[in-house]
Amino acid sequence: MTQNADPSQSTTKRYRTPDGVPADIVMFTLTKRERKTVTKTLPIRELKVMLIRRKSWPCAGMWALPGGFCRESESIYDAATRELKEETGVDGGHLEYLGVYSDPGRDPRGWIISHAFYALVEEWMLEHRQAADDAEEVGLFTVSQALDELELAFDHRRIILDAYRQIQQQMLQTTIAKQFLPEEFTLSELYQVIQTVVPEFKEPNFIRKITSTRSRQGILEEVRNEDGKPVSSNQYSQRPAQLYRFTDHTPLLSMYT
Amino acid sequence: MTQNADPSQSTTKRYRTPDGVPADIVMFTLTKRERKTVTKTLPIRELKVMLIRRKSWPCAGMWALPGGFCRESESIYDAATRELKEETGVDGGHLEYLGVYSDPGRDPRGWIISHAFYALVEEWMLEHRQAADDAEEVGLFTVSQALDELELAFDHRRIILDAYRQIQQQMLQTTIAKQFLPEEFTLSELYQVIQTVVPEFKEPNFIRKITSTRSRQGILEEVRNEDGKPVSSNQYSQRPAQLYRFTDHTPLLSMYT
DNA sequence: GTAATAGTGTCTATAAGACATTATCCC
DNA sequence: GGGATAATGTCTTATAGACACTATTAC
Repeated sequence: MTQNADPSQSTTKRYRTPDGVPADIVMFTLTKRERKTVTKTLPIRELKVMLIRRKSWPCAGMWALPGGFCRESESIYDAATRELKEETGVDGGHLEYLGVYSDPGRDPRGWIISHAFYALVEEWMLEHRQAADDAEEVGLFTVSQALDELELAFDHRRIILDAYRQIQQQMLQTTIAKQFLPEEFTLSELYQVIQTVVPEFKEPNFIRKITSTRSRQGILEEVRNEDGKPVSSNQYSQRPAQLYRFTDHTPLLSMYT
Repeated sequence: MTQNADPSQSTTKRYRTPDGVPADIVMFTLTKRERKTVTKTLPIRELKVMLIRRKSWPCAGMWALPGGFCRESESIYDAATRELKEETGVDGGHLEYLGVYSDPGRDPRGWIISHAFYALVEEWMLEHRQAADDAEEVGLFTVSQALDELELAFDHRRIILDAYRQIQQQMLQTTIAKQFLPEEFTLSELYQVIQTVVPEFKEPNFIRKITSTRSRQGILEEVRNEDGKPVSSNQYSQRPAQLYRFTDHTPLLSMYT
């Protein structure tokens, strides 16, 4: 079949058309819990995903990704943006397309083709949800909890798994780490964020590599005040640490060079 | 709106549903043209994309990506696989998902949400198309021709541009180069293929880097015969060159290490 | 002072980058 | 032998990787 086929004839039931095209969002957040130690230290961070317990058929009682159906007047991305806004009550948060989930029978309601997104939001943005719609149960789970311990609706386990892999890859190959950090941060914080999302990541000489290898120079820049003096912070350590921020530059990686 | 909304009620016209969900394929091929020189040399390679000239409304006369509508009994990926098979007459060819294109009004026929794929096929696979359906005009264009010189249907220019960027990135970060090469190949061939797809790629010491840096050791392996002797080929050069093949290993790249 | 984390010194092995040189074939 | 491409030698500089060491703060 080629695209010359005319689906406007679907009104005459010549073709079956989908029953709905939702956008589902894997909402990640990096929780930050202060440690109650005698001395200054980095908080404990954990990667979590927000899920909603379904109340009605289908998959009643199971945990599912927040989502909503796309309207004719908007693109799928618009729908996801709108949904994210409705869930968090604020604009903002990093939203990215993940993929399409269209296996026949994936949704007992009919021919439902779902578009998955993942969002990186701040923890406080999720509190709105709990207040706004207290009729629905909302949960924040670690990724391994979600994947291994919960009963998930539809093919949402697969989606969460795909999103997790995607975010891990992006954490290493792009600068999305900035979504989980304040504008200015220390290198220990950055390292901790990377390790929280990608536990396998180990780099003993992290500070030195970032600061003194030319090929990585462009990624970060030192924060300086008006006088050009380096700015540091002792929020998380006894000895103050230099603050950095991301530049706009993302290097193009290659396995051949 | 949350996913509790029930789209099965769309039969009662409570919700508008899409009029069709096609899969469109950006079919890339790397053409290979022998040079008529006195001495052995690499062929001229060019990255091309296959397009079809539309005969009927909408966008009649314009060039468009091959594609077809998805059926209820198959996933989008299935539909693309089927379409690729119909276009080329053979199974095979690398097929990968690119993204969803859903801007309102992108297709005058109605609410049509298109899913773009890109395929890497061999040149001979495209000849079938010309023979099979000679009623439709088929064209092979370089990417810059397609982007700059042709009048393209729908949002297909955007799709081709996205696919081009994607394939360039993948050429450097994955081993898709193998899709454009025979099982066994020389390093000059590999280098040429990379450069054809990513003209900016320059690496004077390419051979040495591949063969003598530990971090890249895993990507390729030397071809050896039964006796363990290295196998070389003089197909494209006077002095025979060592043959290589890709291993299953694709390194995980990181901008921080 | 001590504890704690930030950051540097130092040394070795490996890799990058730029050329020059040699090797192996075709003609 | 001459021409062409493959592959290695060589030299300089940069980076990786491992640890020991110094620096700056809190308490």
